[in-house]
Amino acid sequence: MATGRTHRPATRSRGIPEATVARLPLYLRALTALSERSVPTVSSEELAAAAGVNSAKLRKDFSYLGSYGTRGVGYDVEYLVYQISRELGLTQDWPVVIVGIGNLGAALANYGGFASRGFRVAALIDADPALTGKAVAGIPVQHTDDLEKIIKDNGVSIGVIATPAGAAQQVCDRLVAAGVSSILNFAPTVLNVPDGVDVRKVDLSIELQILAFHEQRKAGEEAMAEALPAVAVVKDSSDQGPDGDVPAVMPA
Amino acid sequence: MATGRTHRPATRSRGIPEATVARLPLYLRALTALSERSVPTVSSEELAAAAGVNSAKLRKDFSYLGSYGTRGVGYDVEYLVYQISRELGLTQDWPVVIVGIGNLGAALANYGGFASRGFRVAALIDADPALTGKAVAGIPVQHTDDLEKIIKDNGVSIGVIATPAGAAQQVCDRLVAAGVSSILNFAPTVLNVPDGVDVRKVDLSIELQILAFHEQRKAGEEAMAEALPAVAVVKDSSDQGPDGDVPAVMPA
DNA sequence: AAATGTGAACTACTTCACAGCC
DNA sequence: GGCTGTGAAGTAGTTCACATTT
Repeated sequence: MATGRTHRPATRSRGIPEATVARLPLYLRALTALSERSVPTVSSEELAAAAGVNSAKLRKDFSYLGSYGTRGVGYDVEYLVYQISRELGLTQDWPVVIVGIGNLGAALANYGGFASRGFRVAALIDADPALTGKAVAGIPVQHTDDLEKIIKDNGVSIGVIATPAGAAQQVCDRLVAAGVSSILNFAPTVLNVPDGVDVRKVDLSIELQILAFHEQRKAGEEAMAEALPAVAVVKDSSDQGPDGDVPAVMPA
Repeated sequence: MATGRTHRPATRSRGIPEATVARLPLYLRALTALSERSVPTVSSEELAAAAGVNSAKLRKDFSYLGSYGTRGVGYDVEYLVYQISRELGLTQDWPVVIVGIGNLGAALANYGGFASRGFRVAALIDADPALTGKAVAGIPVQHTDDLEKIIKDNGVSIGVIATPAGAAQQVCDRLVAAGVSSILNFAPTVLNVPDGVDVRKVDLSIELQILAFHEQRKAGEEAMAEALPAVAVVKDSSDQGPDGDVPAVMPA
């Protein structure tokens, strides 16, 4: 049920901000949960809390999609689920291949959130002949030799790379040559791709390093707080740097 | 939630922008590769190319750390590796626990980039008694019952959650209560944590959805280009496309 | 009365372009 | 001449605050 007009074209046209796009899946997840509990409507305040963002941001985000709410009431959950799904392109099914079926590849193949949301694991590919033919998550692993054929036969445009770093660029090149134009890269390496190909990367060790940075900072502040009263903490052996406040203290 | 106000801005420590912090691991990786090839110095241009960023950005990033380069020459690789490592807090060793030893948890436990860079998997924890005692990546899996003791005995401040979504918040609460203040969350759910605790999330399905959005946009543009005439081939309702004709309709 | 949608103000990040040093 | 380091300009993203609508 969706007919009628209401709002003028609103020449917003050119592009939803990238930051907004990155949050839409978050909203969608929260909305799906509400939908499962048969909640009919939700306010920006409530939904924002569920998604872990601030409500002004959420309203602004939605405003890029259109005017889908009702003042004084809120948003219709089902309707919004549909609109966001459509915006994200999840009303169609995306066949995906996973290349590199080690622990990580297997984890991805088994990942349920996959199939549930517009994605279908069309094939698993690995370079190890010993794996060829074996089933992972009920899907037979195929050999890298057949990569191009697999991509083409299945009309795959999204590829997931879960190979070791050393193989990633080569796999990437082959995927792109075969027609893949979006890549999710789990290998800890920078991928070079031609224009028109999107790459997103997920790197565990980078995430941990960012956490370590903040963790270190916290440890430093604690130490500062304790030692603040009289003397400033000496700067250890650190050298230049604009006015360092480097914590020269070990956690104990 | 949101109790003890007045913590630190959390976004700036020594005035290093969060976006810069997020790139430091990238630079570090590129520098490490250069170091292994015994390259003594590198220019901002070269290093930027290796890290996949633009060189002005890289120089600006480094300027937040201090003046570590030499005009007319470039940066000393070893020195920069050390400075960035120190800045990120990687000159110390961070014990990490992984909770939830399914496919993903196992993949993380086996992930080499871990140990190599300042992190040590101190323990693996899972709620399944059948797993208890079994070794994964050479590390025995321990039972969730002992979570608090494990955290405390090992002085763990960084935790990785790789459980199903349903268990994540509970695990998170216990980790935090036991003293963990940085969490890397792989479960597809929003975690609520008190002030002072950092959470970073990695969500496969969100990444895929973002890719799908761009993929759809690409497909739309292609279609527009080849079939400009009136009839569109898209699914039922007309949608996207630059210069929208957004079919705004009201909820039932 | 309640809650959206949005200009305007603000903040964060990026890129330019060039002075300054080697 | 080459390359860094950085103010200044430009761009993207966030938050405020309130007019508007139901």
